[in-house]
Amino acid sequence: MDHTPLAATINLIGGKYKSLILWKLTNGLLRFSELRREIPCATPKMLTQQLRELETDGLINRKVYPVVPPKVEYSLTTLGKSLKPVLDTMYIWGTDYLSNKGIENKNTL
Amino acid sequence: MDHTPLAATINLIGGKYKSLILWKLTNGLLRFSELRREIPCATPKMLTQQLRELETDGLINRKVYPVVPPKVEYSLTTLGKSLKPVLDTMYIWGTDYLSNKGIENKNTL
DNA sequence: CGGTATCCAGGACGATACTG
DNA sequence: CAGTATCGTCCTGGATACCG
Repeated sequence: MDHTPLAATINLIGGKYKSLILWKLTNGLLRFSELRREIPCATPKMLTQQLRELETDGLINRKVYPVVPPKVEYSLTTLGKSLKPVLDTMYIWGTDYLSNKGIENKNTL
Repeated sequence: MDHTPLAATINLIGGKYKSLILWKLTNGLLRFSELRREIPCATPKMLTQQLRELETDGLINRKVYPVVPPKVEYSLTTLGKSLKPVLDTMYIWGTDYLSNKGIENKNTL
């Protein structure tokens, strides 16, 4: 079984904050400052970098409003939206994983 | 929507070769040299490192046979097997993504 | 066969300061 | 507000050689 498709997917969403950004944007568009608040652990530099890569890969749109103060909105492209099943599956697995870890801890008490 | 479960999943399978290793092991156990052949771009060092991390995280088993020449078999744990839906979804999305990229290229000809 | 040990280059990443 | 610029550090990861 060729693993190229798997590698391709990981290359697109495997970045440090990429899946988180995509996840936040599934609820609709967000401004830069809103993303910062949603993902506080990412510095502005990192956030910008990851956003640019997602944009280059065609997963998100970046819309700049030429106003003062500046306003930039990020949203999912059609391709980005198509990732929802992937993110959902990961989210569900992660939820199960974390809750089972909790049970294990309980058993050791 | 809290993104912790998503981050947890990415932390476990987001490593450079981790999803590929897990994917290869879904078909059954493999020896170290077989994994090397399946994933040639990974150096022995990297492969060892990723395998160790997967083992530490409880996703794979490492069974050592005390024979000469040495023999080590890697296989999925129950937890590792439970990742199959995640890997499958990523694989399917990656397949679609790559085939659509091909169509785009055709349109530009 | 299944790794380790060592070295090293380059990139990831954070902290801080600054700007249109 | 939405970044960019600069600096410096840590870590990733490749190359190579070696080992039980």
